[in-house]
Amino acid sequence: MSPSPDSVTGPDLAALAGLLADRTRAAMCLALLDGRAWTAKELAQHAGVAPSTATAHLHQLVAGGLLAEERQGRHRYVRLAGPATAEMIESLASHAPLRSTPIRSLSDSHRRRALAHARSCYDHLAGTVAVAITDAMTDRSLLTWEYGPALTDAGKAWLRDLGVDDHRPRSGRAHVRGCLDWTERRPHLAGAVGAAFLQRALDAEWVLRKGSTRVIVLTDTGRGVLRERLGLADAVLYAPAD
Amino acid sequence: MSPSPDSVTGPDLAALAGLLADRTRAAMCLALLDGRAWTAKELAQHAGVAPSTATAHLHQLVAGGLLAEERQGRHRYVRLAGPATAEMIESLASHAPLRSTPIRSLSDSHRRRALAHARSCYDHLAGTVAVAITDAMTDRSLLTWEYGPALTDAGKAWLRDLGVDDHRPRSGRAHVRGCLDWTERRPHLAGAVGAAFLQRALDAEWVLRKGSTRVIVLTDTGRGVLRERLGLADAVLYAPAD
DNA sequence: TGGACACTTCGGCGCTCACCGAAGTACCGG
DNA sequence: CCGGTACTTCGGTGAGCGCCGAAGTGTCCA
Repeated sequence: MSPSPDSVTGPDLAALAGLLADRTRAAMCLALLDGRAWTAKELAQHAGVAPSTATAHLHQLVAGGLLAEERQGRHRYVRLAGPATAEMIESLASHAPLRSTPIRSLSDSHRRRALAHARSCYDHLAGTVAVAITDAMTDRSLLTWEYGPALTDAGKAWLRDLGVDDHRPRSGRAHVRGCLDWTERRPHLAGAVGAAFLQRALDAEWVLRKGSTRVIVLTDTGRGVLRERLGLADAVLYAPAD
Repeated sequence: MSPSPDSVTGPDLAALAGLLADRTRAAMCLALLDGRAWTAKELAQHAGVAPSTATAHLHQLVAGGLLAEERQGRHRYVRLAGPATAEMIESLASHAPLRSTPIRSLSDSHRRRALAHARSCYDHLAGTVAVAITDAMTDRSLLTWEYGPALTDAGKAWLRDLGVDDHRPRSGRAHVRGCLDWTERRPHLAGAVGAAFLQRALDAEWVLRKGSTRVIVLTDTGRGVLRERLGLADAVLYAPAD
């Protein structure tokens, strides 16, 4: 079993927090929240540090259990260790203050607008669109927040009708979970059900990943589905200034 | 509304994590997880630092929004800023590795056993007893984990019958929430319902706070209630080696 | 087989920050 | 009003750590 309870005094909070307490490592973890695997070089460039510095940081994060690594040839791919890790980082990020930085270019501005509109958040959808979907589901009594977020019977049937398969083996992971969005600051659908929904949306091409970023764009098919099934307005279905 | 989304790049994860990344500050926050207000001197002694050092740390935690302070005469009382803060620290702590330290004395050993058995975790109950209560509620279909933790209709009636009042105004806070216990590493009842349950247990003297610590002891009345209502065995109702 | 590339290791630099003690301020009680 | 106590402010010190560049190892490709 676990080590004798007599020999431990409690969780080593400082050690875990220390891993995320550095600008560079935090930037890496937030980047990895898109759910994909990145190479060390990509993360180094993203964080703006030398490759040797990135190596040291990645070692720490892997040793701390936050990241899993996978080596292919001369590349070292690294990804978040699992959904639990993603949810922890996400939860912490939602409580963190917002950091403002100057906009460097026009494309920078476009990218930020696109991210705020729709993006992947590890394995589910986030952004304005995700919040709108969640609100509409709540309005239509597909989702209830009375005793924590949960699907209603109508909601389960609705998802089944959409072709969303949430029948995963019991993994202790909450099927429905509110995820506080760091742009909207309002909860949206996450957990196993949120992941299944995004998977279905990608499979059916309701949405597409934009290149290798975490930006998600709606297709016309997707807009049709959201308009019909949830009554979403064009104001949220189309990204502003796109 | 919020600042223009164009001017922010994301959450300042490193700043928040940095507050908890120090042994001393982490020890203070974990101590404050008992939900009570502590004076600066108490926290300094608990963490093993000089009063002047504690002052600096508390300033940082208050400035970061994690702690709320309240001044009474020459005392500075400090407490966690709110349930959301407590849940964030708790969630982080449940993912942190366990830190082992040598046992210094016999009373030390007793204290740790008592803590593992039953303790307050901000506003709800934690420890072996809390996990046993949660398991028993699940077995009796008072609580379901199918789509995240939620009370069943039977569970709502059962709580009402016990005199637990969970009718709080909608605060966005999940009424039922799993809280991963750092000794048991298994979820137990938290959230608004968990808080209401502890409150009822204290009011009815099913449990007592042991002095000014976070240790909770069961009374004979409390043992009777848990035996009758949930069928808990004596093995969990009595603290080991007490 | 040689050159380009991804990653790693190592040494050294410099900054940040946790810590303390000493001195100062506010408050309580006799 | 005066001693004791809680807390604060202020230098000074030392350790930890994030950073880089240079040199080294393994892999891919022409």
